Amino acid sequence: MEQKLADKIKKINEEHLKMTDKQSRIIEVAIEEFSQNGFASTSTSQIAKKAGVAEGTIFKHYKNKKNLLLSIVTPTMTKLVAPFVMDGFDTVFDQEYKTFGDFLRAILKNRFEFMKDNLSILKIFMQEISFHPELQESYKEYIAQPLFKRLEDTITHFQEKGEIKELPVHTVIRFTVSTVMGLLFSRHIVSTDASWDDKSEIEMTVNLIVNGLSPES
Amino acid sequence: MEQKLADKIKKINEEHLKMTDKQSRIIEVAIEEFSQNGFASTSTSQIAKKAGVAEGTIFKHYKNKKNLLLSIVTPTMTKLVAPFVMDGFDTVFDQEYKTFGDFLRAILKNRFEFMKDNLSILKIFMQEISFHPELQESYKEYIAQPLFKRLEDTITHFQEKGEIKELPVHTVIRFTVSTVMGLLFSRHIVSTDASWDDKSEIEMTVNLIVNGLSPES
Amino acid sequence: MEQKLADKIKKINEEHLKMTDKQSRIIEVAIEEFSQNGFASTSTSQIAKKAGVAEGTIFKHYKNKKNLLLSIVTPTMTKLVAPFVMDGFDTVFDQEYKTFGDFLRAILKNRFEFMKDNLSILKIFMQEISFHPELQESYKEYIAQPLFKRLEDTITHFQEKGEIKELPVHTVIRFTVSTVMGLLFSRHIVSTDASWDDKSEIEMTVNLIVNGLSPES
Amino acid sequence: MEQKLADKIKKINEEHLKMTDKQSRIIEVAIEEFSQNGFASTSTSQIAKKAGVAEGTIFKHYKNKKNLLLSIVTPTMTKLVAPFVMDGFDTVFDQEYKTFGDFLRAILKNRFEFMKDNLSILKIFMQEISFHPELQESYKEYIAQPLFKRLEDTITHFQEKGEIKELPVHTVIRFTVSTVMGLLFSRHIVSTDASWDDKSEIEMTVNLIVNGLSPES
DNA sequence: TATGAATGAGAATTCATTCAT
DNA sequence: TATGAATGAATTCTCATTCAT
Repeated sequence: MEQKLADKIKKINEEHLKMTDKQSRIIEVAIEEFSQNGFASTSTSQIAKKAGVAEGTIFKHYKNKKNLLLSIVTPTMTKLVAPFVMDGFDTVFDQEYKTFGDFLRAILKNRFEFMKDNLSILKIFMQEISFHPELQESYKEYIAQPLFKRLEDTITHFQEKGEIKELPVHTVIRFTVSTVMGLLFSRHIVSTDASWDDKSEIEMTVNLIVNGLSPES
Repeated sequence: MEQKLADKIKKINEEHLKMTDKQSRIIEVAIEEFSQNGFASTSTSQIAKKAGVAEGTIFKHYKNKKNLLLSIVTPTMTKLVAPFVMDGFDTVFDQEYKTFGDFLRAILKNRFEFMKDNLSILKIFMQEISFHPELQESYKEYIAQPLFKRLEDTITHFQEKGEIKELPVHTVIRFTVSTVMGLLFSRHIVSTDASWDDKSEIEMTVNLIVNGLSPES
Repeated sequence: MEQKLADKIKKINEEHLKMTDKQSRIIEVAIEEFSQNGFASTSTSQIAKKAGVAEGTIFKHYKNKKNLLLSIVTPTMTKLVAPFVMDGFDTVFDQEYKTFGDFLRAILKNRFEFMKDNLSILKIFMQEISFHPELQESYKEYIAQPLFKRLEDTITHFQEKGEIKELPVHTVIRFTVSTVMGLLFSRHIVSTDASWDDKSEIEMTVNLIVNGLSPES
Repeated sequence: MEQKLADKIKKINEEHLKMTDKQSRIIEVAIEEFSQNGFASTSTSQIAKKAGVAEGTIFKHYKNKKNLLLSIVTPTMTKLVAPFVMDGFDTVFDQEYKTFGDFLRAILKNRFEFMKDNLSILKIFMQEISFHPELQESYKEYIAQPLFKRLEDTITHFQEKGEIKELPVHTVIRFTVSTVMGLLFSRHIVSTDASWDDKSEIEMTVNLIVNGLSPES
């Protein structure tokens, strides 16, 4: 698994380098339009016009409209979960953490920036996943399963250490993930608000999760 | 506000009664298709065919495709938050609750069924809200604001009683709402799974929230 | 001919009396809309809505949309030329006139008001005549031919008296009719202008025609 | 003004040269159909079929049906009045004329052919002008105003020379224009008639106008 | 690699007309 | 006499995609 993913990411980066000017403008515009109007409501001609290329050019690079969508979404989603899954590539999550809170803090510190930088793509992904079996497939294989596996291991580990209540693992995961997603979501909505402070919001969120899961209650 | 909402709901019900046979078939099919394929990817001819009516009939009743969408989504969303906002109409949330947990339990008992019954419409709403300013407007006015107000009051109340940690109210709300939404969302995905038990999942979720928010930590 | 026309007009008036309230509202609105947007661009539902009747009602009274058009246009056009054609009904143009100028003045005095009162219908007629064979038929039979005949007689008469130049009759008619139509047309366009004076404009126009046709030049 | 118009006409000609084969077929057929059935009663599918192109092709070149109409009508109307307005482009009307009759004769000689060649477009223009504000605008700016200005100057000139009666200028213009339009209109209707003789009809018409306007009466 | 003319299927919407009440 | 729900054909227009240059 890890090797496969490493190859995938290598390929992604290589393809990104090969991109012509026009190609990257297409991608850039497509991200903007898809996230703003939705995939189905964005026309290829709209993209072509805004990107300053001919209609045909899009189809020279991406044989389909759907193919364009996948070319935008899958690389980013793959990169998003890479650190969770890959040994040796990024060692952040490889080490043992003393507490579950430390683990969460490490994840958030590492992935929060990435998610913020790719919010448009994340939005497209969440909007479209339920309509495209191809997305669902790669979601399951490359994101849900590895992530679930990693979290399951960690949670069980801390349950054995007595730091986390003895609830069904999926309940713990659900609680953790939805709280984190809630944080990201809020952050996205109020992003212009100057009063928002990433660090303290992350800290509070981690505490809420850890408290919620702590056995003594 | 309460009177306005009461009128709104009365009108919704009246209009529902006036519906022709064909009209309700249109609505029924539209809900199914919109939630399955998305609004933009569902054609009116598709709806007409499945509902067994002429395409023109749809437009006799709903002057737009968008109008059809709104006619589906807004009434249900209005009904969803009605108990939070209306005094005297439904007294469930009027009374004082001893603990924040009791309050959450009351809400979930009362609204969880409703949400389960209207999951398709809820899905349509969440998919489409970011693309339709009209939806955003009525969401803000009829859902977000009243709900926020109600939660804010309750949370401040329990913070004063020392039952909830002294965090910013919006952080508490975000944590609570996203945890509850996570519950609903999971429930939706694994709905076919026989092992799922609403009652105990609700109970666990309430405990996670209450623990997370409890001051002693 | 005269008897047929008299019967026609009698019938028109009778039918007008039999009209229900709704029916006359339909006619009224149809005239307004047809002249404003054109026949083809006016929908029956538009008329129904503006007239405050059900869509079906229009078709109870006029089996077709085209039938509605004809019901509006033909009676008025028939009435317009009636005085030219009918002996004994309206004697205005029966008498001998001393000069061609007197003849024109008599016509204009008599018919100018009528045309002003029915400008909308006149406009509809002129817009639609080239697209509807039925209109062309009745135009030829009831308007063009009798009018041409009457003018031909009169012009020949005054040519024999030496008052009108010896030009081809159709040239004289064309010149006369187009000048008169030009007057009506201008009057229609500047109708709001306070400076317009029907009497003097008519007088000037008659003089221009008479001068133009006078032999000494 | 003159420069602006010169640019306009240059642009018109350039755009005409750039036209695809299919594009000119579309225009050709559209002219025919619009003038025959009216703009509103001509469907784009009808045009497409007759022109042997796909319906979409029409909309690639003219984004609207109305845009197609304007693309047909405005260039021709602009060309029609060009000689009146442009100094140095066509000097026909630049010189001083000895008599008003000479002036009219020059105009008719020069423009009658053009009008005959573009009768269909002229008809479309006259049919549609009252329904399309865009047409009215460009009519006022590019046709009515310049033409009126030119005629006003000329007429005042000949009034000062004592050749034209002292009537209000607009009355003189109206009389002149409607008589000329009457000529064109008749010519259009009886165009198949072998007995029609352009030269002599024009001569008679000029005389009628000059006589009508001559002061001695 | 890039263009843009051309396509034809299909989208939303309109329309005149019918018919049961 | 009047209604208005219902129709289905037609209308304008859009779209993803192809292909010759």
